[in-house]
Amino acid sequence: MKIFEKTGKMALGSRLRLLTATVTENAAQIYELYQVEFSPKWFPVFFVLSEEGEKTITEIANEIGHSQPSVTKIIQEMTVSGLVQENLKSKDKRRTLVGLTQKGTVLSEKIKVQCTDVDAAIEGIITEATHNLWEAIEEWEFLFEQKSLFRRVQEQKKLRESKNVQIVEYTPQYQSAFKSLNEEWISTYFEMEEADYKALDNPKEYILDKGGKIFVALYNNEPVGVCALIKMNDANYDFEMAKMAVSPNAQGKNIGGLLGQAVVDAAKQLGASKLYLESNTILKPAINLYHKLGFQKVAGLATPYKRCNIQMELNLNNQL
Amino acid sequence: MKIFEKTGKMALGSRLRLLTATVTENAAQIYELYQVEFSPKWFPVFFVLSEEGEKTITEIANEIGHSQPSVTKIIQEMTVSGLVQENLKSKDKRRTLVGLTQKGTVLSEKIKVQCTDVDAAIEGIITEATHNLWEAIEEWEFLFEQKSLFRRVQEQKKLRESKNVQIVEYTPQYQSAFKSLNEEWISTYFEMEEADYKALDNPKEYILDKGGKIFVALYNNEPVGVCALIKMNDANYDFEMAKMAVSPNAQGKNIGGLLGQAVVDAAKQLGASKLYLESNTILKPAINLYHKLGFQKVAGLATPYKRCNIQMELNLNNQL
DNA sequence: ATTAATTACATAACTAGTTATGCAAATATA
DNA sequence: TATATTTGCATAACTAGTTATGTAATTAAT
Repeated sequence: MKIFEKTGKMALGSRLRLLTATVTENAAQIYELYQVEFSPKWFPVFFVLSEEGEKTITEIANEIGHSQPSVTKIIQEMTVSGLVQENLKSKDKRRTLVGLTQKGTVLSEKIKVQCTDVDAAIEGIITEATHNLWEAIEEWEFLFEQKSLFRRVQEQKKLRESKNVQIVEYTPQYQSAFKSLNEEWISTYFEMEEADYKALDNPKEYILDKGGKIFVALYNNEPVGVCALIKMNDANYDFEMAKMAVSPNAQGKNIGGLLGQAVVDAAKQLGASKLYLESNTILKPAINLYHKLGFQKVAGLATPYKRCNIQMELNLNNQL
Repeated sequence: MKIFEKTGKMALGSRLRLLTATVTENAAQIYELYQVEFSPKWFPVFFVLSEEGEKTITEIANEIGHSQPSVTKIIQEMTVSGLVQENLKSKDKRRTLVGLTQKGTVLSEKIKVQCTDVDAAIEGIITEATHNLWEAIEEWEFLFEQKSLFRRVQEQKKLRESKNVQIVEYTPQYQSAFKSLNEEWISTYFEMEEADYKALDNPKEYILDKGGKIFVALYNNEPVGVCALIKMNDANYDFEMAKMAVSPNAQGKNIGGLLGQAVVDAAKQLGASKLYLESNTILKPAINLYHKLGFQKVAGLATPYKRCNIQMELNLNNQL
């Protein structure tokens, strides 16, 4: 199919489907060639029964990776053609043990011969070809199991989108965004407190003039995230990371990560040796992000915020 | 799937189907991720229209390798969601030119972005993997086109079965087989002649005693084919290859080829330099076989057989 | 100029799977 | 011990394709 050269990998599914169709079509012809009255779709079920004897329907389904109703149907068809039979000797009356009949056992010998021919034919193709489809399928099955195609694409999306995100320093034009982005999440999960209003209404006075910094994340030049580095009056900590907020519309672009990194970098540049932050454990993605940045849990510091139930610190000297 | 290690290549179709299912499932999730109201199965059709503008349904079907009714259905669905529209400006009123709507064109831009992410994700897998599934599919598509899986298996079957065939020299126990096998095909296509009865009823007198040979092909120790090497009284030819017959039940096992080769080998061993044969052009497989053995058409020799309309010779000196 | 064959599409019926759901049997829980 | 939950299977309804077939429009043949 010439078209797949143009579509790119997006059409992997379609391409696989077409290949599957030709293989299945050929399989049907092959059974005919051996004068075996056998539907190709029976093969996995038949194989399991001939190799491992009696099994229940659910066991077979799990083993061959089909759904249970699919196996039920196949067993019904095979029963009609006299290849399998139900063996009701199980104590558990829900389960139906099925096994090959005499006729089925005889057929399995015939099919074994057919298998060797098919194997030889495909081995021939493998020798002829530079790429081993069989091995490739096995490997890709494994890779998809480890990390699904969906997650891989999701990561690519994040990566690409994070490249469109710009982190800039605060200027007064972002004052309303700084407040509204924070107000949004705070009032969703908790309620605005005195200390919030102080900082959000007067960022210059309460943050910048005291030697702190504020970073703004721009996506398509719109402010979609903010985060502040606030000077502390504490013997242990130089700065606090606070007021991080990312618009729900812009989630999944690693904006929090970029903002956090910007704050940490700024703290280092200002010569800080320890960073501090306060949060709440119900904000799992945030806690997760702080961990990624290297923050570790600490306890027992005084805080003006009701919503704070976890405190964390980042030792910048360790990090180099 | 562990089972595929046991089934061998016979389950290639099943295995492909499972992989296709997981990829398609992931594809559906990916469209959701990009908040695109789009069914994965639309992709090939949509792609063709966005790349190449207006097309008829049949054109699209051919290009993407689907059946025409499949494309009809997809176009109907896409029309409902407002992505494509029929453009009735064609003179030929049977044809329906379809093209993207404004909405479709806008969407195609979104999907292009998605394509780059999917491409990047799959390129990532390709780098990670030792076997390149994408290339493997392309290569196997090509190899199957050149020679179908069915034909490859058929050849393997022939090869295996020809190993079960034994070529032995004639002994009197095979006299009835020698006659009946020949009588079968001669009376099917022509009618038995005087010369036939002479040779078939008295093989010892008319063939063996004059310095000729007869070979019998045994399949599971049953005689299923015969062929004779008959001494000639001719200045040009030492021997004639004649009375080749293979049972219809044993066709497709290359028995004719093995018998022919045995006769040629025997002729060489007897010091013959030229072999002769007579046949009829309606027996195409036979003529084909003679060609494979190296026989070439000659003309103008006298023959006692009515059914002879082609004569061939094999120069054994040329052959080494 | 008719008639026959072909083409383009739609529709119906089938295939090989899937999910959703119902029911009886078995197991766990109060 | 009675009740709730889980399990194993069957059945129904759906999905994404297929082949077979019908109909109108066009083209080819007589």
